[in-house]
Amino acid sequence: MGRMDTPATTRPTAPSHLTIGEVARRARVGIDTIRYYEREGLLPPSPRRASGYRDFGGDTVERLRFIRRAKDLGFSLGEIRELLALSSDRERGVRDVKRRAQARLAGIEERIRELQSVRRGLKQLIAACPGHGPLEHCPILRALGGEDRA
Amino acid sequence: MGRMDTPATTRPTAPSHLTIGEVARRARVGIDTIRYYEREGLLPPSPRRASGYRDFGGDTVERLRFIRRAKDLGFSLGEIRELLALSSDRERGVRDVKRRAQARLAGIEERIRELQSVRRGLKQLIAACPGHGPLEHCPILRALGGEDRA
DNA sequence: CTAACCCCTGGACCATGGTCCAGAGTCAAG
DNA sequence: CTTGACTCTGGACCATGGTCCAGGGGTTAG
Repeated sequence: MGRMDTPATTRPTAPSHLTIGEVARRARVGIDTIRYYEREGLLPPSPRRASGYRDFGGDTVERLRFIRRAKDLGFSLGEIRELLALSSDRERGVRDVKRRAQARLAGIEERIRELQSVRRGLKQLIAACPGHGPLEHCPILRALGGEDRA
Repeated sequence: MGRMDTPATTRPTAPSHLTIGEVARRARVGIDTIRYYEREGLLPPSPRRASGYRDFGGDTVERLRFIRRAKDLGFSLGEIRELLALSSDRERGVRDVKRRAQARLAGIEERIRELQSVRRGLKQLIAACPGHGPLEHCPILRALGGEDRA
């Protein structure tokens, strides 16, 4: 049965009875990864068929895609779990969800600032490096090897 | 994050017989980390005293600082091992070091762009979220794929 | 009914980058 | 000489993010 590809043009229409393998193909992750995410609390424990097989709904595919995208962007699974937790926190409500999203935003902005600082430093070093000549004159090596000046 | 500037003027004289503990304190890394780096080939096997104690020269301290700073710039230990090899390669050293620094810079800039994209999306969601009312109307939750069926 | 799949669990294993520990030897001060 | 701080080794352990395997059972087409 060569259903390797989801049509992609048509609406996924979330069929509500998928096996773990079908979910894995649709979300483009490994089967073991799905079970791992379940263990780690990134996916809720799925309902089971009489056989013990996991019985997923199409929303799981969405959730896995979200996880994959977030992971590609450098979020840790812990961070992703937190992002996902925003969507199941009926107790504390929208207000808390918004507050936590803002906290996450602040974290992202902090990380951006750090990386920008690194980028500035690296850019300067590269600009100052002639790309040839004696090692002693390479500003990159000198910066890395220099004394601490805290 | 490490400083980028090079003093280059002072060479506060590396004492040439340091124990691993003295090196660790000077380089601000753990003793175990030094032994780990030696095992991993980031430090050459140190000479030993008659007792078996490692006997470091002050250059090791500089090398460790180099490693720490490169790590701060996002180089992996594997990449750092290569950088260290280049830094003692008179033929290709400077040119390759510059190239690798440029590659690292490109990686950092890529990550910055990704995070900025995330930030934009998250900002929009936060702006659109009223901060109260039913969860179903929260744009943040809707964007994340919403419901949890447990 | 029998293949050929699929799925289940628990646990081992991988890389990365360390950190810690036990048991034994070394070194310097008092 | 004793004490306490230091060092040695090999190996266990940690977190992260999976991946694979054995030994079972489920399911489906021919």
